[in-house]
Amino acid sequence: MPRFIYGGSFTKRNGDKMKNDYQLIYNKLYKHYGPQGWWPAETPFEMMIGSILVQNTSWRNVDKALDNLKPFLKPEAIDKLSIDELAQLIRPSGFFNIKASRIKSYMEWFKTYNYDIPLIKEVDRHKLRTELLSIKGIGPETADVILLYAFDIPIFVVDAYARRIFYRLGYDMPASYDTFRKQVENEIPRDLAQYNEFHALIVEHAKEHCKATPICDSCPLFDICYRRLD
DNA sequence: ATCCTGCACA
DNA sequence: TGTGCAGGAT
Repeated sequence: MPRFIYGGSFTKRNGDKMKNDYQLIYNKLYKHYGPQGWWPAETPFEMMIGSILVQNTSWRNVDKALDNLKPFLKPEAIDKLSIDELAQLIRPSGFFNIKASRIKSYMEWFKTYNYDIPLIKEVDRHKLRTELLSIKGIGPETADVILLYAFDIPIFVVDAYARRIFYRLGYDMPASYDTFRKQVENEIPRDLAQYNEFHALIVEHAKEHCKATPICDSCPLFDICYRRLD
């Protein structure tokens, strides 16, 4: 009988209690999809703006918004825009009024560091996360994605895809965002490159195979998946 | 409960 | 041309 050690676990069909194995999933995804080299943005600044635009939105729509924003993709230019002007530019991303003000509140915070990313990287990561979360419009997922892809902090991003994939694999999904995040971080060594890849691989896998209606044919995780129904 | 677009599919 | 779906934060 396998031993249940700590952190997340799940029960197999035969009743055996198994420990979650996030490292195993990572290895399999990496082997199948290869290195992803995220985040898909030209600059860290574009990445930060993109992380707000992509809230509740598919990348398709975000790309159009980002195209419109191209001439304004530096802090000073964004600051000069009124909320309404900004809203019109990012219209294709949806929720444009809300997102325009979210970008503005983010810029206010960013300005307290003089838009200086290396300076921000000096800040203790817990303090930094708390600061990001205190910005109106920045929730846990957006905060973590910024920490990871703009500030190089190894952190696990909990998104709808991660929940869906691990749920289907058969894992017990913690209700809270942070519990899930810490569970993964307890098991995967704090290596920036790996966390960077892990999130990207999860997104890729969710788009290629583990979609809303899954395509289990040739899925790289097929042999270890419960294919638990929603 | 609310905020909103673009695309897939019929 | 329409319906329906995907997608976080407050």
